[in-house]
Amino acid sequence: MSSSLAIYNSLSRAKEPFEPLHPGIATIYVCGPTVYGHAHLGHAKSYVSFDVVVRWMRHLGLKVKYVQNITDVGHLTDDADEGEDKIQKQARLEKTEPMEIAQYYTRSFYEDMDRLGVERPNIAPTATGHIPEQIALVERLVESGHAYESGGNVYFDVNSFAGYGKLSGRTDQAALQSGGRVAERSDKRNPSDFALWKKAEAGHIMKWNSPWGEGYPGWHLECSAMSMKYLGETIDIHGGGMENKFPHHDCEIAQSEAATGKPYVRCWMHNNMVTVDGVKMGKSLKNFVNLKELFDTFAPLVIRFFILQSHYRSPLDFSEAAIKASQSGFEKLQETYKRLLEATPGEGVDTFKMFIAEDKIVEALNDDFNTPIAISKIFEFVKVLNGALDRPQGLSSKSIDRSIALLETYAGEVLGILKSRDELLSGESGESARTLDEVMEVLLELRKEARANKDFATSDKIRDLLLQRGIEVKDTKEGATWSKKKA
RNA sequence: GGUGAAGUGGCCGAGUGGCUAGGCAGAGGUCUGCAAAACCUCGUACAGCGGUUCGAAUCCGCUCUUCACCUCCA
Repeated sequence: MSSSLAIYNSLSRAKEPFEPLHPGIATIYVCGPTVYGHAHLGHAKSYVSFDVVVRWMRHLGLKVKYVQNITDVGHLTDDADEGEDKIQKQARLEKTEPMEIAQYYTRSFYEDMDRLGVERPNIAPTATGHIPEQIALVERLVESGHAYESGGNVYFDVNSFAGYGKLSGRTDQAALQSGGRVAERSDKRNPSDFALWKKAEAGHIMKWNSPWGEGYPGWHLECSAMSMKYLGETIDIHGGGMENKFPHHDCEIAQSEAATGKPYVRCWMHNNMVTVDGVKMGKSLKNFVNLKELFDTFAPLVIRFFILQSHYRSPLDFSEAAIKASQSGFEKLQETYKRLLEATPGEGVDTFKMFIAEDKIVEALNDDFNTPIAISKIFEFVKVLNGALDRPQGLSSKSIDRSIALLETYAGEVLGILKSRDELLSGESGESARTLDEVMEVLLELRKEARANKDFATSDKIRDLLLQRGIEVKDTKEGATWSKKKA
């Protein structure tokens, strides 16, 4: 039968069979957003990718515990130790409180993710809600000699942890300093040491009491503390963007493993970037595509489909032309699904290769979540289905059912790129939709009569006028159908 | 300077020793009053130069180019 799930582990730089630490249960932590602005396409790529990871594992029968944090402590805008708290800065710009900024953009984030069909994590902890846990972790590191206080700041002593930099390959600290842009700090023992706790400067709003005075946690700390709290000291998978390998994830490893003496993460997964004209899309570069704006032009599911047509470890280049191409493909898939749902069972024997299609999809997803291959196999299947549906003998009722089930399982439940039956069949619900249905019925009846009388001028006029209003009429063997076209 | 990743047909985007990726766009055809959709057919693709091999887009070496990270970032 099909091979089992293998995942590319960034730490070992190889694909490895996935075996959860506790049989049947997978623990996953994914770095969440810092909530000081609306989500952009880059966030979408990351969370859609991990959504498929979670959905696939659940499909395989694993119980998945999925934690994704919300970073609502503003870390700094600038150098490692300079600059302003990002959330505080945004609050100043919007003339409000940091808390309001964090909550406003948290809601905005989930709104966008919901529209993309991204399932909510089981636990979505906030950094500000876990200050005691973070302080406790710092204390543990100070007690064990891996961290030291210096003027109200607490730093992790990089020299006390042998494997520092093993994830990113940046193990030579001397080399790192020579060409790096990290400014030297006088109160650090080593330039590579990173802050676990930072003293609050005057005017800093988000701050808490700690054994080292008023301050706030370092930006690598929350993930370690919350991951350990909810998933245990060793977790199966930690995911995030590639740009976070260093320093963020390397620091997480160092502070976690130094504290517990256990492996922190068994498999690291890193998704690649969205680029615009070949350059990374990022908040700081100001070239990002806001999801809410993008949704005005393209349906969220089209964006999801566009994202999943490339592999999570490959960069994805954004362009309107590319998304439009995806949109056409996406609509084709929905059309075939709709045809199946509306098909009248025929005599056609189900000779088409459904099981082969299924095996290949399973194989692709088991191979490090290869969604583009899975989608390509779905399209091969779509072609077979359309061909069969075109033939007079059609498909047997058993074939129709099995085909629908296959699409709903893989395109729907796992990849999340299938419109719902309701949306597809009725377009919209409610009274106005019913009225529209009735009006359309009348129009199509009139047009049918005109065509029967060979009055093509009238029939074409009806079709053209409807098309101008975004309603497309198609003549099929079974009669005319209509559908609303997206912009 | 250091650490990684990558260069595939008009565009997007998989693959990674021999066997069709797929989508979009384009050409021709079938069907249709015409459209649309669908289906069929059509592409001298793998940055360049060497090497290994019976055989390389796929492995090795060199060259060129691009990107990411080394500062917050999904």
